[in-house]
Amino acid sequence: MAYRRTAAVEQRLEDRRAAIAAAAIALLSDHGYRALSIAAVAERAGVATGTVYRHYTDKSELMVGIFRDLCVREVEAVTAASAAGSATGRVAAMVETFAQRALRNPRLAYTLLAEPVDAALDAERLVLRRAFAAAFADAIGHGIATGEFPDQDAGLAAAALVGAVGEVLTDPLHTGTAATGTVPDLVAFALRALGAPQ
Amino acid sequence: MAYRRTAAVEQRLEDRRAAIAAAAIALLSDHGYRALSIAAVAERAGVATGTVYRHYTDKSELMVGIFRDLCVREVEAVTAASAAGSATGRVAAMVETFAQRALRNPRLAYTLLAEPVDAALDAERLVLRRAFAAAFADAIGHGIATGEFPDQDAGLAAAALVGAVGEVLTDPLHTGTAATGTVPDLVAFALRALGAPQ
DNA sequence: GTCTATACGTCGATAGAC
DNA sequence: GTCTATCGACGTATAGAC
Repeated sequence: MAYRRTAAVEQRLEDRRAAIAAAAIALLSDHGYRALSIAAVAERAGVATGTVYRHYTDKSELMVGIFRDLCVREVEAVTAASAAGSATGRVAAMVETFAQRALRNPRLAYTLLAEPVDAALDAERLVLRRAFAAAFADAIGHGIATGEFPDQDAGLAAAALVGAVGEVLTDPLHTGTAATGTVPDLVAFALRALGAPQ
Repeated sequence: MAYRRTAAVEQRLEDRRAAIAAAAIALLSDHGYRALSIAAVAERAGVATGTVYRHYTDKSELMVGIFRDLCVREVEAVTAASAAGSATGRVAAMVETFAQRALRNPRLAYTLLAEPVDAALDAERLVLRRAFAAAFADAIGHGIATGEFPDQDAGLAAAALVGAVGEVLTDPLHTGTAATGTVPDLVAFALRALGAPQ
């Protein structure tokens, strides 16, 4: 009989992969991308270096894999924040949610958002930004439909907000500390830009 | 007597370097980063491939060198656009200038602005963004001082505008065509965000 | 410009699952 | 018995120090 993986083995494989990803995330959270060596990941995950390559073809794919895993959560959190309420409230909640979650783990967020890594991650970031923009476009379109926001190109405004939020957070995430006014100011900027009533 | 480069030789070297850079820019303008092979650059510049490496240590440095050269011009153009007039007019002129210049050569602008290339270029982009943000912060600070804009964190607003403009242009630059309303809409977004009077 | 240290990715051997 | 995931030392490239 040909070899086939049992459920137990499948589970172990998954666990190992998760352990490797978790180790990598911990390293990124502590010291950013420069700390992400395969040797360090392997040691922290309790496996040999060669094992890492059984789960990820190379370091770049490991980084992209982590990015995808983590960003799915972020998109979900932001989408959840935009579920109900006035359009103004939704957009405010989205910006606030994104910013506060990022600032809670600044080093990791900086690596995901802006740290120079490689072209593969850059490409993935472009995809992520479109996902966030789609979520914003929904909320903005809602606001236009209800007359809360003046008529405008929702797609353009959404992209602009994604860019604005990312760029404003880049520096605070990099240094590790944001001024107390950063998040409310950012929200105010976004709402003014959309023409929301005061 | 030790060897020393004469002025004539020095000039020839500079010319060669300029020719190589020009060839690289032409390739990027035509087909983006994927067309930037050292062999293609050398052929177009009329030099041997080895000669390219006498002026740039590797492809990454060539790309960064081009980026710096071109971006100096862009920062100058945007700064010049902000030289005089009302703060509203200055900011509008800056956004318009940047966007229109980019859209005039979309493929090249996309490569400079957002195309996945490598970490070295990413790092350079971060520097460039700060330069643009500084220019915007000047104009915004001016507007706050004259009472044209409501009181706000000029640095935050400047970063937000840089992010917004870059993100909004990314897609049109990538596809090669912008809707006719893109630039005016972007300007309107920026002025609303700053709280400029209608 | 050289030299050393660091780190990526590979490979043959091994242990264990089927 | 066959096949596979794991190990960990090694070759090689590269980057930073002197």
